[in-house]
Order: sequence, then structure tokens, then C-alpha cells
Amino acid sequence: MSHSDLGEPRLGEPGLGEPGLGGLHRRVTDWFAVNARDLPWRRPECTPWGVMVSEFMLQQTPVVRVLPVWEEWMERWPEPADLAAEPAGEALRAWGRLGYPRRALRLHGAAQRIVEDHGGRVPSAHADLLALPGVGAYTAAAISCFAFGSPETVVDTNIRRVHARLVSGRALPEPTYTAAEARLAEALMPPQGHDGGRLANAWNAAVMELGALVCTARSPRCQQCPVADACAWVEAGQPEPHYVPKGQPWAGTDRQVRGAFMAVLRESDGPVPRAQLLGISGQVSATEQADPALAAAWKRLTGLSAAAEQRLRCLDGLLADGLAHEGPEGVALPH
DNA sequence: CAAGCGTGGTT
DNA sequence: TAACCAAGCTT
Repeated sequence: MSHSDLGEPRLGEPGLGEPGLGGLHRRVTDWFAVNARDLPWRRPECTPWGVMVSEFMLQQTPVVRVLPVWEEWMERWPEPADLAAEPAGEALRAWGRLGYPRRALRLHGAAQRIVEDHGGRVPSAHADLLALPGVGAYTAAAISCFAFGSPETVVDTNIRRVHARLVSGRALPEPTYTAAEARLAEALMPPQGHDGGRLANAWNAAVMELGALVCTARSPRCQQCPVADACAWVEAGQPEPHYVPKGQPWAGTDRQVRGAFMAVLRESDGPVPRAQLLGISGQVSATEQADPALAAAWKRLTGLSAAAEQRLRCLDGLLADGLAHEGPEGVALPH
């Protein structure tokens, strides 16, 4: 892969005595050295397990909400075996309101697999990590790179956005991760030196941080960007996105109902009677929102409101997903 | 592979 | 204020 494969946009001015894509590597990592947030999972004393827990929690959840929960987890479960020895329900409870509670379930399962298959140590190889529940391409690369210094190519949504703007001249990355984006990310990696992956590690972390703090999705802070003068998107006059991002509906969705159920189960010490759980209020089904008259007619015919049917379906879903268990006394978090 | 999966701060 | 969106993974 040569730099000529990167496409038309310029990658800074080469030939000025600056190695690495016309000095981009150096400029971004220098910016990072000054501006990086002091996050506990980045400190040298943080264990691979600490990095792994942070990566799970950071999947689709902002740093500020992860910080306090991560601290609690590290104090309570400093090693994978500590978590693996607990019931999954304890992981779900300690997950609190981070969202996507199946991540807690998968992290708990991953801890058990680490104990069984890896002697209680977080594996460092990408393939071993990828085999763990809840670990996909991004998380495997991130753990391998940030916890072990492996020269992996890490690609998250921040990095994709920086690449889209800096190199491709677009406001946003493609709606779905493309092979072209993967090739670009590979091509942008610093050359393999004799530093044991240190430069790769710094580049990954620096571009990610640049995307999180400066090259943000909305109202980017281009004045503070160390490579704005080399940015294809700035050069092109900051054109609008070439597609409309899909929204994430919430009111009346199954997600809202499942979230409400999980909140009740987390707060309960013992099992909650099924009827009580199904009776919690606060949500209106999407059907009832769209057409209250139709929903009322349906209820007269069947005796079940659309909301009631939705709650039944959502409870079944939680049980099927292993987020809850049902016994003779009711529904509870799993053992 | 597009859809589904929580939650709450920001705009 | 409603909409956007945040270090993705799984099916």
C-alpha cells in the first residue's frame, strides 16, 4: 500500500523534511501529548483488564458517564476472576444506567472465558480477544493496542470521521463501515519501526481523541485542529453530509419498555411478581401514539391494549436474552 | 446486512 | 425542545 492509493486529497505538503505523511503523524501525536484527557484507563498503571472493562463500557456510551462506574468496577472486581465468580445479575446491577445492559452480560461471560481458557489473564492476541463475547473488531484491536502496545489498526467512529474529513473531504464517514475506509485506515498507520508499536499506539489514541474533542460530529472546532491546513473537508469548504443519518426513535419503543423493566429489576433485591413488572406505568406504545382510536378499538375486541402486548413481548425478550430469569416467585436478574 | 439494542447530555 | 448522537456488537 503506497500513499498514491490514498486518492486525490493532499495529505499535507511532503518533502519538507517531516517524515510520515508530510508530518501528520507528528503533528497529531504532538497535539495529543498536550491535549489528551487524563483518563484512568490510559494511565500506565492500568491493567489490561481495566482497559478491557473501559472498552466495553465505552461502546456507545460517553466517557463522562463511564468514569464513575469504571472506578466502582475496578475497586470491586480488580481482576477477571473476581467478576467471573459473581452471578451475572451482580454485573447487571453494577452496570447501573450505562445502557445496553447486554454489554454487562457479555463482559461477565468474557471474564469467565478468560478464567477458563486464558488462566485469568486478558489475552493479548487479536484473534483470542475476538473470540470473547462482546468483543468485535474494534474492541479486539483497541485492547490489543492500548493494553499491550500491539501495532493494531484501530478504527472507531471518531477515527472514521477524522479520516472522512481529513482525507476524503466528506462531513461524515459512510453510513456503514466500508472496505475502502479500512484500506485508508491501514494506509494512514505510521510505518512499523523498532519502537514496539509505540507510534502505532500513539497514532490510534491521538486520532481518536482528536475526533472526540476537536473533529466532533456537530460543530467541529477546526480552529483548534493541528491539521486543519491539511484537511480536505476544510479545503472543500466544509460541504454538508452526503446522506441523512438515521434517527434513533425512543418514545414507545421496545427499548424504552425493556429499559423500564431492567430499572425495576436492578432496584429490587428479590424477584418481582410478573404481574407487578408488567403493570409498571410510564410508557405509551408506539401504536397507541400513532392512532389512539384504533388502539382503543383493538383493546375492546381483544381485551389487551397494544401497550400490554408490547410489555409481554418485551418481557419475553429480556428472558430470552438472559437479562432476566423467571422463577415461581417472579422475575429477577439472572443468577 | 440492516435492524435492534439503553441512556442521558448537548444542540 | 425534539433531535441528535456517544470508544459497537450480534443476528
